[in-house]
Amino acid sequence: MNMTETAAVEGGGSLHQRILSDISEKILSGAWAPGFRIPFEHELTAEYNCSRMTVNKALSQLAKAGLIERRRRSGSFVRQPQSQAAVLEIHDIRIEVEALGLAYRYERVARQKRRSSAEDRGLLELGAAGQVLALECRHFAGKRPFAHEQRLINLAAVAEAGDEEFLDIAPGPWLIGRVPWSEAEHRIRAGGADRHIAEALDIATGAPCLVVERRTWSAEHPVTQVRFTYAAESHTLVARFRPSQG
Amino acid sequence: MNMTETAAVEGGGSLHQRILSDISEKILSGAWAPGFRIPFEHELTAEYNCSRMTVNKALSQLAKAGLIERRRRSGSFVRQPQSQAAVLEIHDIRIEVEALGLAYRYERVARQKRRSSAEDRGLLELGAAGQVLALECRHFAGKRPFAHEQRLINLAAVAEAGDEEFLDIAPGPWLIGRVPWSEAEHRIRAGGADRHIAEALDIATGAPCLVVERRTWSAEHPVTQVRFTYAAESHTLVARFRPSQG
DNA sequence: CGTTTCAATATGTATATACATAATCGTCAT
DNA sequence: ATGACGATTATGTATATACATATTGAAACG
Repeated sequence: MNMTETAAVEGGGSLHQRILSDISEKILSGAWAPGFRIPFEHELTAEYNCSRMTVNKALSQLAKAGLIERRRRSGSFVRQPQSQAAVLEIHDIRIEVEALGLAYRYERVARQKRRSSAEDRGLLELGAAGQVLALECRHFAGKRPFAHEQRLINLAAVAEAGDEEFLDIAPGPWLIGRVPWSEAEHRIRAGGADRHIAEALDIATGAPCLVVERRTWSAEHPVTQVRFTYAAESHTLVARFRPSQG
Repeated sequence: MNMTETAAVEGGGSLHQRILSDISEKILSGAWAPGFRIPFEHELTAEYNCSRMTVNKALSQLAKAGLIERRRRSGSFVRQPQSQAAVLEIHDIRIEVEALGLAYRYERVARQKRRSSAEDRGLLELGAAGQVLALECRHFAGKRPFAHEQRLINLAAVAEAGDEEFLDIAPGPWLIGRVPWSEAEHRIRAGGADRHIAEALDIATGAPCLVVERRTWSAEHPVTQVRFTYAAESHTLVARFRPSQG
């Protein structure tokens, strides 16, 4: 029963969590290098003086988190440094603006219900033609334009959107809660503002802007495609990486 | 034993995985709306004709994935649409370039070992003064500059880096595998190329560029800070979101 | 010498059971 | 009414046990 020596940084109370953090600490500190075979379940069982189920729970979680790889009959091994993945939190623009301590205002610039053009279908990755709703909006921080929004909504997936004017509520918040999204894809790039955008955002033509495009699916069906163009050159997205735990 | 009716889309074989995907399907399809109380463990136990441990395993995973919230004595509830989070894969530049089908080349522009300036300490979030290594590099795709790299390495954390010239290997790949990173933070923004960058990337001054800044820690100690400036205006980062499973 | 077969082994999944813990509800006394 | 208190309940964690499955290594065989 040498389980008192390591004492674990912070396990969360339960034994399997302590085992989990003990091991991930060893891996993250480099003490157990990639490729190293970590002790067998029955060895950890002895070391922590607990049942195999408890050890198994910890190791299974480590495997799912990608820190180790488990091989039957061979044991569990520390994985190679995985492809660096980070979690990007994408907040509603209202939240972002209010986090800056500024007043938020929303404005709908244009709205058009139309039969999908070839370009629309390309943007939505839509197979067949059908009705879409095209929206153009502005989001303000204080008195200044903060972001420009161009959006397509697939009315075949969200029929009710066709009856909404979006004068008082932005399409983003409207869609959330109404449509359960099951998948989303974001593309992030830098772009120079074209004349139209520059005018809408009250910035110079060609000024560098962060552009975020998002496509959303619900149960395999395309729901909406949106392009946000942010006015402030200094606007930043933050993505964090922190392995396992959670 | 009414477990044959739903048949689950694709569970992965094991029972607890089937329960997990059955339930997440109900949530993602909207059949069980946010706030809905999903069946108690003992009810699912009866429905799937299995032990509580098996149900518990599925529900615990759903809770950790953030799809449901569990409350003692009250039951388990579908969570409100969570803060939209996406997984951003950040690849090594060599990989990115080669994925474009172009030849990759690396060049070290400058290297300076120095005592950390106040600015260095700010960038690295370093408390005390100490030696740092400042690097400037270029990454090429074919014949054209692809990205510009400005990097600081905290020599207190990675002493060996002080002896490395980084003429043939980029600091990114060098650091990976040598230093176990435990935490990273990325900041992504659009910026106009200043004269120095524009010259290095062979683009116009003021051209919009995607700028990615990364800070890395290992066991609470700052390791490195790096700023990548991408030449191609069309260069995009892709982030995907797909709830639970794994 | 090469191939097949078989036993050993570590993990994967599931069970029945037990007790701990937190939250809620009803009861009872103030 | 209001508050204290204990019973009830669902989840949280852990155990011992069992069998399935994939993989390895060695023995048996042609």
